[in-house]
Amino acid sequence: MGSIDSKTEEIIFRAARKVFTRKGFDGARMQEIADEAGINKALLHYYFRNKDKLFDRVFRDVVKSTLPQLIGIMNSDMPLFDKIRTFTSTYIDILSGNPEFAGFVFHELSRNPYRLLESLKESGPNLRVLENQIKEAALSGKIEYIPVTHLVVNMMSLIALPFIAQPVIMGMFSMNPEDFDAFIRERKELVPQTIIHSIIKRP
Amino acid sequence: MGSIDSKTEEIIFRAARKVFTRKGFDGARMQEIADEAGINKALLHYYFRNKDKLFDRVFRDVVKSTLPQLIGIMNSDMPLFDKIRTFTSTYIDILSGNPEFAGFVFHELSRNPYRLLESLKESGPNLRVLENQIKEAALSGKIEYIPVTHLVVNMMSLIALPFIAQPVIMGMFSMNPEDFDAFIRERKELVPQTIIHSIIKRP
DNA sequence: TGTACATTTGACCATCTGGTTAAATTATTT
DNA sequence: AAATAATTTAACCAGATGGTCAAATGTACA
Repeated sequence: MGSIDSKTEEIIFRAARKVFTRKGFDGARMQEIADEAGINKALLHYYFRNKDKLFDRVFRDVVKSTLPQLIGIMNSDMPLFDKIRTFTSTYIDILSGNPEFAGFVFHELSRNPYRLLESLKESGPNLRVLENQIKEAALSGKIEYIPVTHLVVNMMSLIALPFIAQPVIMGMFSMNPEDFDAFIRERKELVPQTIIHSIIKRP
Repeated sequence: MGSIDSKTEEIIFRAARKVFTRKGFDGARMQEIADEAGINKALLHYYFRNKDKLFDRVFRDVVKSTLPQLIGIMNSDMPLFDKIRTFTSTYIDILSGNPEFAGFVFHELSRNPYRLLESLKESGPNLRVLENQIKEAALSGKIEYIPVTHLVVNMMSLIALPFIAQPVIMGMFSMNPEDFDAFIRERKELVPQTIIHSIIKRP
């Protein structure tokens, strides 16, 4: 139950994820998903009752394929700076492989915030670990204190926005796709550096 | 030509901007815009020929009401750190007044990147000024060198993403709308601080 | 006042879109 | 091989949606 067993079902699901993440719920057409999967439109409704149900499955799948990894890193007992580096690197890798994910998730959550509760709480984020690390590092004089909220949002921002703003960035800086890839690769070094420099205590 | 003269036309246009920025092109309904404007649906087509044309006007209007301000600051002869502070403050103020703008622009540009050329090049961004300031400050040992691209993207990211991710942030940190407003207000101080700390040369 | 012109509306149309159904095809079981 | 169940399809439907049009209303002006 809930899982994907048949071959056809998986083909359809992959097609749906592709179309939904690219075009969003409103922009996606059931016919387009059927075409992408190379099957009849009625077969969509045979396997997934309707557009909403299919979309829900896709949305959950996207969240479940990314959030747990990131939360795992956040809740680990890694030292603070390592955590920042690993989080960045992992998140950028995920989004490099699926550049539409960030825009998709944020856009759909604005369109329909109720989904947040289910999908986020399933993966249960827990910020105490990180919060304690910050407090400890601040007390011991290693870093300037910063609220967890802002630290997490800063990391999310520096990592995710470039993917959401890809066309803007490419236009603004006259980049071609290869330039953009290189730009993102540079950020795997630059983002943790930026974050750490912004909080590290200067002598 | 291109401007809005009649009273009705402006009412319709405002309604369109409201609906389009909230729901996006695909999610917006001409009927909903008509209702929002309190007029007949046929009147939409009397003033603005069709959905595409109306959307185009709205999109241009949104870009034109924000980009030039920000580009003006970027191209001014303000000292680098003041520029960072002013840019952040102005951009956050704009988005506080129109929280949907960021998500709207980025989402629609991914959906239809060709529009970027027209709308961006109309406002003609010019990064030489900022680029020279960075080089100068780096040479004089005030800051660590950073490519303009990354500096600009870092600022855009730290400022814009929180608005795009509002529901995620509110959910993740159990914020209500007032909490979120306060959080954003905090960022007017924190973002320039983050940026400056990340590049300033330590002794 | 009457006439030309702009504005506004209700009714209507063609097409798109999500969804259904009954029949056909294929696989499974006995 | 016959019967039963699962999978797939073509054809179809109802409602939504962008868009049109002729008539009605309002406005300016001779």
